[in-house]
Amino acid sequence: MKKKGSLNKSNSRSTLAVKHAHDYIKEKVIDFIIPPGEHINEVELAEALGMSRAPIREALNQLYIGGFVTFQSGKGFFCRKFSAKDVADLLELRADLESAAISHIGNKEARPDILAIYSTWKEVATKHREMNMDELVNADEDFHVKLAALAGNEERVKILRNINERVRFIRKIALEKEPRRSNFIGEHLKICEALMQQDQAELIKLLDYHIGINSSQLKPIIHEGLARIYAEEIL
Amino acid sequence: MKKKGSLNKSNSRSTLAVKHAHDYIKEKVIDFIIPPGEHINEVELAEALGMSRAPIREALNQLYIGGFVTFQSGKGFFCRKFSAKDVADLLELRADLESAAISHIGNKEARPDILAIYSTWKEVATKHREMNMDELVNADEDFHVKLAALAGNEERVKILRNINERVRFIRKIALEKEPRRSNFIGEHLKICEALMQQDQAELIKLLDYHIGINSSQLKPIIHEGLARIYAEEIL
DNA sequence: TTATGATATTTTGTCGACAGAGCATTATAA
DNA sequence: TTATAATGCTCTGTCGACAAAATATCATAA
Repeated sequence: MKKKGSLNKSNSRSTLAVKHAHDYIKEKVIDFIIPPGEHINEVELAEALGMSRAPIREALNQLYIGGFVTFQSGKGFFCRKFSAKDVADLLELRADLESAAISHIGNKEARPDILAIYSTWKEVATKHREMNMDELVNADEDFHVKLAALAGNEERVKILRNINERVRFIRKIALEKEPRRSNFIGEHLKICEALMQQDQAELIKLLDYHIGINSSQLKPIIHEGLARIYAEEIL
Repeated sequence: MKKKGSLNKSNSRSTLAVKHAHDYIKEKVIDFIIPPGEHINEVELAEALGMSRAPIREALNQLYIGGFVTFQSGKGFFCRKFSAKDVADLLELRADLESAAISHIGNKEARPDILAIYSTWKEVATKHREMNMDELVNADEDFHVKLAALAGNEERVKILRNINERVRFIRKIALEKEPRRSNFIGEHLKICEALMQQDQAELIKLLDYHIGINSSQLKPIIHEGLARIYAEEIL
């Protein structure tokens, strides 16, 4: 079925076609609605979004640098795919950046932003039972990003956001498999408390454990994740 | 089987226009041949490179995500510009990532890659007097990237390469101002030695000092750099 | 059958064109 | 004079088109 682009009602010029394409494709890649390694057909996308190939290609070039798609000269763009090591590398990086961030938070006294994080998460703690997995992952990412943002390094936050998007599918699985959801909820609260009490040593300890740098259950989660993505393909 | 061996000059098409434009524009931005904040004229670039605007725009979209140019809807692309804090943030990030890298280098025994870095730098040490500033900065970046690469996390290396490119103009000034060039040359050698001797504590100490996280002379260098870039403009 | 070659189809990479937004300049009014 | 409106020019954002490369399809030979 083909649809004509003439049906664009209330065509909001405020949202550029490139941006729309970017967000649309990124979402498909993040959730692996486009399977890993699969070729991305520009014409197909252009028709689906009711635009020409030009903005599609511009968006794909953005996603290429962002690590969401790969590129082969003459063949075009493909959904990113990764090995267990690739995922582990991204998770390691994320842990390193967050660790660095908390070590760079300066004076922690009387900071409304810390309090805001705390109270937001306390709300999550009370109603996490009514939240679905997507909402939970979203809240979790938000917590960690805001934590890192306390250090005030916007560039680091940007990178962390990018990594979060790229490993989101793994984080979803990690949360699903979390035996007792209240564990990680409580850990976030403890992190906030250590922050407010300015207990740096405790803070580092808590975060290291929470992010699970040396967590032995990380490997099986990654493999579970890859198994799902790649279906019956052998890694 | 191979096809008939015809001298295919068409193979010189191997360098895509997009990639050419990307490298060309990036170079101008890195060296601030395009002044910070200046609007980038697509038609001008297209004519200068003998191509149409399409590949130019694709390249610009890549550079946008890479942090080399900014974008304003309806106005186009502009050379990146930054404040003293922006530079400091990038340098902080770079330091954090390198620190994290060396803490993740596993077994350091009998590693040819470590020896290779050492011997390469020893060569630099002997002939650094005949090297110009660009060569020196290049060698320095190379050293640090290879150091970080020892940890085996390709994604981190990618980010470090990106940051190096973005702060290169500052690093050039830092090197110019280095009172005794042999200082930093010697520090690299010491870092290698600490690596080979597996003296982790010493290694961290050396690197922290070398990268100058808390170096008080960092601030004046940044300001000197920005002053040059922005010429008489006030920051 | 499998391999090879010719042919048809798809898809990329790039081009030139154009409407409209943005910007500069001139003309007009206060 | 200064401020505002009109005018024309520049440049962006997107489109449709096309050649060449890549891929799929089919035919033929071993």
